[in-house]
Amino acid sequence: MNPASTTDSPLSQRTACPVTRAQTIMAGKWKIVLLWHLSTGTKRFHELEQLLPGISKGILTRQLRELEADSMINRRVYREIPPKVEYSLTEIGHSFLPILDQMAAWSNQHFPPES
Amino acid sequence: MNPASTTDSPLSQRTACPVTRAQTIMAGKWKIVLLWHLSTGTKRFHELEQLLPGISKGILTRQLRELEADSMINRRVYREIPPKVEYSLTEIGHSFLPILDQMAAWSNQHFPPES
DNA sequence: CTGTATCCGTTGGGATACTG
DNA sequence: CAGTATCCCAACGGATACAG
Repeated sequence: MNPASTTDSPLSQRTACPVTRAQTIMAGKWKIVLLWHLSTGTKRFHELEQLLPGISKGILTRQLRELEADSMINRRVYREIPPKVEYSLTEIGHSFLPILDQMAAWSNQHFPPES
Repeated sequence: MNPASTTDSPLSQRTACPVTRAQTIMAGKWKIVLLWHLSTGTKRFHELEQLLPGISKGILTRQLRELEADSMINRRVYREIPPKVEYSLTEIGHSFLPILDQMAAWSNQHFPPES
């Protein structure tokens, strides 16, 4: 319905600050855990839905679309009946995983789970 | 005015996921840039206010209080007239800076500022 | 100088019904 | 199966007036 922008790319949210650009990409309630699950391989829509208990279809779709717009994941559509859609990490998505690892290490060091 | 919780610590937002714990701490429109400015040394309230053009006092106060509750910054109050308050990074806050560096490097590599 | 109190508009997640 | 469309609500940032 948008006149000249069918794909609102969050990449347009580029700020001057590179850290903020990265933070914006992973902002969103389910994005980090989505990247985490996709790091182990390609997943279908309903697989992700089951891996994220409590998420609604609409939200899952939005988060996936935003990650796709940010070049973090691939969305491959098989035009079959019934439909089949597979999601996987892009190369950029994979390159982001070390950051998640470092964040996890930092959290566990300074804010241990079971203090 | 709160019955039993004058300090709402975002640390209570500890989720099972360590990455999400870290992400929650830096979530907030001005927190990253606040940490960045404090990385160069102690700053007073009005200094930070000037370094962050467009922020309102209320928001600046909230973001600083949340970072303090997350043990990322220290708040030192000098009981003088006029008042003087200094903010500085804690050790935990300092230990977070390498993550910001890695995020900046990743952003600049994959989403360069002037493509 | 360093806040607090209040209100307001926007954004984002959630729930549900419906569709190709 | 994999969405879309719609409405709702809570959380957050922002602006302003006031206070210690």
